[in-house]
Amino acid sequence: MHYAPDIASPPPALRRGLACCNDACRHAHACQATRGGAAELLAMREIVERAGPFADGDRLVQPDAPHLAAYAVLSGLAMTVGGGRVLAFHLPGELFALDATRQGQHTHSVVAVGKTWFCRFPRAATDALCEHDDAIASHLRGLRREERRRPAQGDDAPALARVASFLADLLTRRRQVEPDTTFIPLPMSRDDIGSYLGMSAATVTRMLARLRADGILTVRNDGVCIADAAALAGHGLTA
Amino acid sequence: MHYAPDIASPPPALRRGLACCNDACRHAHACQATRGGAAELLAMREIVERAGPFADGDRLVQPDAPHLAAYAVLSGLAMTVGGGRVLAFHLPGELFALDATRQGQHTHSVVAVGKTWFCRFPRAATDALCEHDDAIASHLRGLRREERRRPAQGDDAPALARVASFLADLLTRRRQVEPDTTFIPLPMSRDDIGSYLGMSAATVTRMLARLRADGILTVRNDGVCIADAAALAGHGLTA
DNA sequence: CGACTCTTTGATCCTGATCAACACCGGTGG
DNA sequence: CCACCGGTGTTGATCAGGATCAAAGAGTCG
Repeated sequence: MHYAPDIASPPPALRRGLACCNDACRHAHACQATRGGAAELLAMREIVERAGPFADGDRLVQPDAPHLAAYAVLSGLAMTVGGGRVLAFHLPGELFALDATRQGQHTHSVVAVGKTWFCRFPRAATDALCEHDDAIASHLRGLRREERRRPAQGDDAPALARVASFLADLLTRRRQVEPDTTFIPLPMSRDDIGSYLGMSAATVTRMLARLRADGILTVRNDGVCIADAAALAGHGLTA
Repeated sequence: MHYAPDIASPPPALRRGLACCNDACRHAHACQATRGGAAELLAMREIVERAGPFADGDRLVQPDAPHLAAYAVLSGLAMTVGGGRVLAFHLPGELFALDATRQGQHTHSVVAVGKTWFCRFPRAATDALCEHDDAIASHLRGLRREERRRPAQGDDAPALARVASFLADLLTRRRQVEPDTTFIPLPMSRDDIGSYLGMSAATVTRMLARLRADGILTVRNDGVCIADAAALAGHGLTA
């Protein structure tokens, strides 16, 4: 729980545009910025700036600061923090910080978890693209709606179900990028997971232990290996 | 928890329009249909039909049925039920069933609690009024927004706070009609209150007992008398 | 008056929070 | 290379809030 101790010295953008955002990128096929296959979206590649590396706890954006860009995770992990709670985790290939207040300010903090690189989409360039191209505009509108809707989480479900469906969600999202993976990296602390799920860190550990005892996963010190994804989904049922 | 056993034989509208909806009505000054003092709203009075009496458990509207009217409580109490939960209580003077699906169907059930009379605002007449008069249209739009927003309740607050703020809410709403009252009728069962607040009936009783022990209210078999409204509000704080 | 339902109250159980002890790691400095 | 250290993860013990079950009052309606 030591996030955002100070604003990190903002690392410079090292490379820009097609020089860094092209089919050679690990997530090119699945990146939320260009996903969907529509050729029009490829224009997004030309406005990208690569930003990083950020170290653990560095704050990428802070609330009330002017909204100058949206971001995608290139590698590592980021989380959105607000009101003393973790509101979302962002995996490689996922866009975030799309939303802004009516006054054009960020609504939450976003902090890096471990060493992390980002792809930066400057606001001005993005807006220009949206005016030119309806496909891009509606694509981003959809993602923004999705981001805003997230916080609606299962609230009074038992702890085991919340952890299970959290992992199932992470697995699904990771498989957008790496289809057959069974490993879910968890570089964030148990406290952060607990904050996100509304339970104590000790309970997170206990629920993982229970899933392990049920043969559903194995716990490593950098994440979990899902042995039985179907059973995992089964535990997440609210029934 | 015996609501909606069967569809009640729909009681006929006994009187219509100004013959039943005028300044002689107990809630005329506070009825949500005409509240705000704007003279334009008084046109609502001419389209009213009085409906009742309904008996305990009678279903006034049911989900997926065509949305033919909105209602206000004239006397008694109504509750909106959906998904096996009580979603809202409706006090005398309050409008409900304003919302409909895109296909023009009701979204939830509404059942009477005890002997209850309603004021019925037929959909066709209401729509006609709205086209004629922007004041009425925006007034109803506002109420509809309010109705839709309701379900956002304190969810993980302790039981005592939930009961306290529930009573504080009821008191505030009752005072719209009867400004200095300290009595809150509770004709619904403890089960229904518990369902609404997300706790067991036994816990509702226990929390009422605790508030009584603290001298905040006295419990009667038909409701509670608030002795210290300020302290009641204090218990509702999420702090 | 009697059957029934609802409320109240007590006893027990279960879930998850909290606290504390301990193991495990990744460093740092000798 | 090894001892030391602080942070994190795990695990056990205890605790509190509320659910559940059961039994005993209190109305209510026939």
